[in-house]
Amino acid sequence: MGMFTTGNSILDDESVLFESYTPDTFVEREEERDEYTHALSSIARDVKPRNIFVYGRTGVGKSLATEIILDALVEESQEWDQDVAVTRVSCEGKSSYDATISIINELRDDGDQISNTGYRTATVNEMMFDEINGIDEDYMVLVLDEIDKLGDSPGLLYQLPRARDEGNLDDTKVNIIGISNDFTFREELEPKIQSTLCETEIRFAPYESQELISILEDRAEDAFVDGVLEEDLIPYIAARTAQDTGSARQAMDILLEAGHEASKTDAERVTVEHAKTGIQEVEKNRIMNELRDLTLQGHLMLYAIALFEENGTSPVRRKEIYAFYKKLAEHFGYDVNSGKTVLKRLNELSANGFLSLSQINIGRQGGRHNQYEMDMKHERFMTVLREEGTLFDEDEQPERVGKKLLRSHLSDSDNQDLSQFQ
DNA sequence: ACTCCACAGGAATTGAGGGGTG
DNA sequence: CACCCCTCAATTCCTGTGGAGT
Repeated sequence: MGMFTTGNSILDDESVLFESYTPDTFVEREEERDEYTHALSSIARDVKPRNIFVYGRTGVGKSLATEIILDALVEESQEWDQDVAVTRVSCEGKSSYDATISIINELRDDGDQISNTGYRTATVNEMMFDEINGIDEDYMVLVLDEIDKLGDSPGLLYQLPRARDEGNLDDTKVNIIGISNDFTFREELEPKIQSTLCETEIRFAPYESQELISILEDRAEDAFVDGVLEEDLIPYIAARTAQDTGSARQAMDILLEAGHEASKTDAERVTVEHAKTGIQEVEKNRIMNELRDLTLQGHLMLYAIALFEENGTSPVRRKEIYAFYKKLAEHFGYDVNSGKTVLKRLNELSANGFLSLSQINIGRQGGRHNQYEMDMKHERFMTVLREEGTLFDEDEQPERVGKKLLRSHLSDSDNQDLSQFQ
C-alpha cells in the first residue's frame, strides 16, 4: 500500500472537516443568524445599520456565520439597489497601527500595498480614511475579527467609530462588525468606544451536545464512507466536547483524528476507542501549536519547570526556577535573561495555560512570592519538546539530560542541607 | 492594629531591527 | 544620503502589598 492511497475504506473526503472548509449550508445557530441578518437589513431601506459586536468562544460559529451572512448581504443588496463593500481584517497579534495598515492593504490593489512599518501613525490613519472615502460602494462593512487580540486598544477603535463625527469620512457609510472571543473585552472598553462599537450585540453561546451532533452528522456524511461510523461515536465526541469547550472546531478535529486513527490501524469502523485516541491527539496538537509560538527562552523555562515536576518538587517558586533556568541556559549556550524578564515570561506562560500560578505569602518570615507548576502532564511536554526540536534533536532524551542537570544543580545550591544526609 | 519581609508588578528606558521621506 | 517613525525584547528602577508574627 502506498503512502497516499486514494482508495481509503474509511475516509471519503476529509477536507470537509478542515478548518479551511466553508460549508454552503449552516446547521444550527438559527437565532443568532436571524439577529445578525436583521441587524444589517436596514441597508435595504438605505439606513446605515448600527455597529455590531459579536462575541462567543472560538469554534462556536461566529466567523462562519459572518462570512455566510455577508456573502448573502452583498448579493441581496443588489436587489435593493445598494452596493455594499465588505472588508475583513483579523486583528490577531496586531497593534492598532498594524491593523490600520491591514485595512489599507485590504482596500488597495495588490500592486499598491504599503509596508508594515515606517509611516507615522497620523499618516497611516489619513491613508486609511482616504481609502475608505475612495471606494465606490454606498456602504462598507468592516469586519474586525479577533478584535480582543488587538494589542493596544484605544488607537484604531477610538478612531473608527467616531470618524464620521470628526469629519474624516464623507459619503461612504461605514459599519463596523467587531468579533471577539473574550466576553470581558467589551466591559474593558472605554464607555465612549463601547457605546459606539457595541450598538448591537450578538452572543454566540457554546454549542450543546445536541447541536454538535447535528453539525458532526452533517459533515461526517461527506467526510466519511457511508456506514463506517460506530453508532455511539458522534454522540460520544459531542458529549465530551460540549463539556469541555463547546467548540465545533474541536469536535471536528477530534472526529478527524479518530478517522485517521481508524485508517491507520486498518479498522473497519471508527469506534469510541478511536475517538479517545483522537481526543489525546487533538490535545497534543494544541500544545504543540502553542509551543511553536513560544520563544526559545520560553521553552527553556518550561523545561526547567517540567524537570522540577518530574523530580516531585511540584510547585516551584520563581527564585528557584530562575536559579535552575540560569544553569540550563548556560549549559545550552543561550543568553541568560534577568529575573524580571523571567517573571514576565512565567506570567505569560500562565496566561496561556501552560503553567498555573499561585501566590504564597508567609508573612514576616518570607513576604509574598509566586509559585508555578505545569498545567499539563510533564511527560507530554517532554515528548513535544523532543519532537519540536528547538532544544533537542529527535534522538535525544530531554528527561535524561535534564535529570542529571537538576541533580547537580540541587547539590551545589544547598550542599549544607544535603551534607547532613551524607 | 501594626510591622515588616521578600518579593510582585508597573513605569520608564534602551537598543536593535524593520522601514519610511526628501 | 541624513533623519525620522514604529515595534519588540529586555533591563533597571522603584513603589506596592498580603498576611504571619508581635
